[in-house]
Amino acid sequence: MLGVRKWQLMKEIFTFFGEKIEADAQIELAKGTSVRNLKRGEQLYCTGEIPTGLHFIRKGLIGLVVSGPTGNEYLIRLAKADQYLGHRSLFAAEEHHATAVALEDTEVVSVSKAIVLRVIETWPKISLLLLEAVSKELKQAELGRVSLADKNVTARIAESILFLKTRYPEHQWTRREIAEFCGSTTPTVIRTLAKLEAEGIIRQEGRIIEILKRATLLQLAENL
Amino acid sequence: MLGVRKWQLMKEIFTFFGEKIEADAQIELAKGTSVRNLKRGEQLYCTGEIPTGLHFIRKGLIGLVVSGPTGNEYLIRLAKADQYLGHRSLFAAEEHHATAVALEDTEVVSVSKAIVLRVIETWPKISLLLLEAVSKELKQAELGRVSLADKNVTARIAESILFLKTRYPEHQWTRREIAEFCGSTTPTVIRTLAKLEAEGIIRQEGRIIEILKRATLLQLAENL
DNA sequence: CGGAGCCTTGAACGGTTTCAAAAGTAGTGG
DNA sequence: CCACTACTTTTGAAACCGTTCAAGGCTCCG
Repeated sequence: MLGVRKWQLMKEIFTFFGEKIEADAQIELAKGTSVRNLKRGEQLYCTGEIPTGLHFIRKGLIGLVVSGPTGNEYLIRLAKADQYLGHRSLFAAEEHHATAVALEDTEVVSVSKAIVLRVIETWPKISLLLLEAVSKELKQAELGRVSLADKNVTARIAESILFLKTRYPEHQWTRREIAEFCGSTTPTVIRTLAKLEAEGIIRQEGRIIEILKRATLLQLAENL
Repeated sequence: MLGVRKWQLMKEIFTFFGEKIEADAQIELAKGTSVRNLKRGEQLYCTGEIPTGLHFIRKGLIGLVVSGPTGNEYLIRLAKADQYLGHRSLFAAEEHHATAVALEDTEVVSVSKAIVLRVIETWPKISLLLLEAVSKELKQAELGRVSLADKNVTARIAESILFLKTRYPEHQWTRREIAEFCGSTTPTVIRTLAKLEAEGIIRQEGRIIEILKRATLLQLAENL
């Protein structure tokens, strides 16, 4: 349902841009918008930078990465095609608290802050949709914290592969990415996946992970 | 700075209510608002309930509690006087994902959803302030997750008592509350506090905790 | 074909939790 | 005002889960 609303938001904003672009006649893109192509590993923005606007993902997948004091890195949020990024820092009027890295080759449309604000002024209802989106992200983050504190690694990894493969099925999730997503380490993820495979819950074919018993995995994820 | 903005928001909303109440003449409170007094331990709302509106804290302290699958409880967010609660679920149009418990005797003004929406309609700018507030809460939750994953207990406890005693200095924080806030256990918090006291960084007088070397504590919190 | 990045495995270590039991503290009602 | 009850604090010892470090093999891509 979040997806539907976001789609509406996207549509409205891009309708607006469509009008703007037509008015500007020959200009390829409206002033204040730009398109970037990122290869896997390239970053869209960096921790500490001041947000310049909003970023819409057209194609691909971007992860928000934070590196903790010990140097370990953590995937705290994801954005795929038709989702946006950079809104938190923009609306909080703060520096970016994470680095946005492309997990696949990705195409991004960036919209300047000025235009975003103008769009919101034109359709005030949009801010309620944004509020809804951020509120849902807040829930996910807060419950994620509880998972991290209360569940053992197996449960967290089960939870993670269910979430990641359901919500971002096209992406080839690496063990490292799974580890960074669930707050663990690569060796532990590998061992756990091996255990799950031995129990017939998943199947591994090289880097590919296939879920065989979704229900059992879900139970593992919810329980201890 | 969040505080200032929130204050503005509160002021605007209550100004609105003030007008409303006067118009209603003899009615003690406008339709759709109510006042409740909660004793320590009483709950304002419960996980799974459908949000009825927004709650403003007039006096006291409320904690959002989630209990994980193992039965342990976690303090995921706090709201003191002049702050509000219930906004996340309200704007996400979801059930409450946590239970709101009074940590002290607390006085709460609750405003119905209908009135909140009318207020926002009247002053669309308010939704930008709300967006800012939720965005900052999102940052806190996401970075909190990284802390939990990357820092050892000592660092997290140092971080917690700095945060809690700075932001909510009037409250008598129990070891249990500190444990639930930083994702640890009561015995561990006690041992860690004892260690910090032995190192002369804090002083304990019964249940009272006094920070002696703020800088050292900060260093402990930031480092490993 | 070469190199970077990812996967895999082993063994050892260490930090936290867990459980339990006792002492302290606060708040309640007779 | 005291006694009772419930909650919080405190401490010990044992167990365990997951990390860490290191080294070798694999895979994909240029």
